Amino acid sequence: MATRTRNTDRRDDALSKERIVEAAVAMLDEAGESGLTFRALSARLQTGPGAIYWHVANKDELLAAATNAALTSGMTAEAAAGPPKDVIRAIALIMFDAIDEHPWLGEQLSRGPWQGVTLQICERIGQQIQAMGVPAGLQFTSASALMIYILGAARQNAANARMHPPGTDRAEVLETHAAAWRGLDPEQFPFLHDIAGQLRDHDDRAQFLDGVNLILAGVGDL
Amino acid sequence: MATRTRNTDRRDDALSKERIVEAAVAMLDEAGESGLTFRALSARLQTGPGAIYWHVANKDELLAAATNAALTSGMTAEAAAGPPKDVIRAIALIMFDAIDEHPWLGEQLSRGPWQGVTLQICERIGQQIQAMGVPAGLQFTSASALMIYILGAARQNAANARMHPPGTDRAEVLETHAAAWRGLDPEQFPFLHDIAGQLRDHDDRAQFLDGVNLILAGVGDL
DNA sequence: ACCTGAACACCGTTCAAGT
DNA sequence: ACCTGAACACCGTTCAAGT
Repeated sequence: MATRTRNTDRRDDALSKERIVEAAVAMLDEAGESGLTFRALSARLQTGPGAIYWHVANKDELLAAATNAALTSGMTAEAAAGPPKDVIRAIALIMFDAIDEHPWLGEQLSRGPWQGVTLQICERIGQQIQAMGVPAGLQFTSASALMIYILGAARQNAANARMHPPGTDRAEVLETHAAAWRGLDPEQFPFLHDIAGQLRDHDDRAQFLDGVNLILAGVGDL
Repeated sequence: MATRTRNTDRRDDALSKERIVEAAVAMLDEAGESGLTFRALSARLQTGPGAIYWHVANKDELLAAATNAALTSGMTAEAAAGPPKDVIRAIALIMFDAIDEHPWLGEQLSRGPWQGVTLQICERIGQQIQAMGVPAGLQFTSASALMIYILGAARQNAANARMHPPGTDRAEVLETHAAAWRGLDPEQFPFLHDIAGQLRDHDDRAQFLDGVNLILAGVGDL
């Protein structure tokens, strides 16, 4: 119970960019991207929509701030130590889990250029690529391939999750999916028809990691 | 100059899903995703907004139809013959070029599950994966890793392109970008600071292909 | 400096009414 | 069967006016 001595203390109901972003993240988590509205947000903060514009330029800035806030909280936790490939796998999983927890992050992270946290992650991956001894001319290609895969896969996973209500039975969803692929014309879709059976015991997170390892194997060849 | 004999002939100004989708693609190309509006579209087709809803359920269906139309026109052109890896590279480049030409495709393709043309592409890539002799248990991982990378990279490229007006000098953009990275604190961003120099002679399409080859190398190891 | 909330210029979508 | 266009329920954003 700290006594309120510093003059930086604020009344609990005072508006600030921090509080706005915090509320925005909560609303995005609860109601998805379409649930975040300046009207709904200002109602939650008990003000008018115009008040928010004093602290935030527009919705794009708000979404960018929410993205950075949601990702940063997960990123700082992990200390980046160990063999380069292990560190990359760890970073990848942190991002996968963050996007799994905040599905709206998927859309946001793969929009526009890398900056803020995304740039930091790119940097971290790049450092590991260098530590792996990849030739200078191929470092950027390797790092950006990993980056693109990680963001793309996590985003894909979030999109899939959004298709089904949170409580849906996992096995049932997979079975439905498998049945759809098995039902495809074997003449026209031999591949998808074939591998439909593999979907039964399918772990999204494990397959995500398999993909990362696949790229890491390719990077190791360089 | 075919004579109008068949009763399937329509007056040129008759509305149809085909004409609507065609106009939608044109508007997306000209004005981007925010340029496609039911009001603007109906004005272009010289009707009211309600007329469109007779042929199309909603905007999502319209965007999906536009996506399929824009991608299909490019896909059918190429005959898929040759060594598996070559075919995969060819498919990848077709998609890259299609998204480069229709930047709005990037957003659309990585939204929701694979279906329509996207499913066909997945099938085609999967067939080549099988032809490469990849073990059954790793075929899906390989195909989806390629798929995710191709979609993600092309999307990233489209996002970058959208940042700059079409006429902008390429070298100038790269130089600005390189300067930004070079300006990063070397203590905090050693990797990005280091590779800034490589950006000067940077070819997005070539690097995209490098990434595909990287994954193909990893798949070859399996 | 910071907040209020009505108002503006839009959206997607619906639906009675027409042909 | 197909089209019309006004109307509904929203958006993001602005801005005069308040404290």
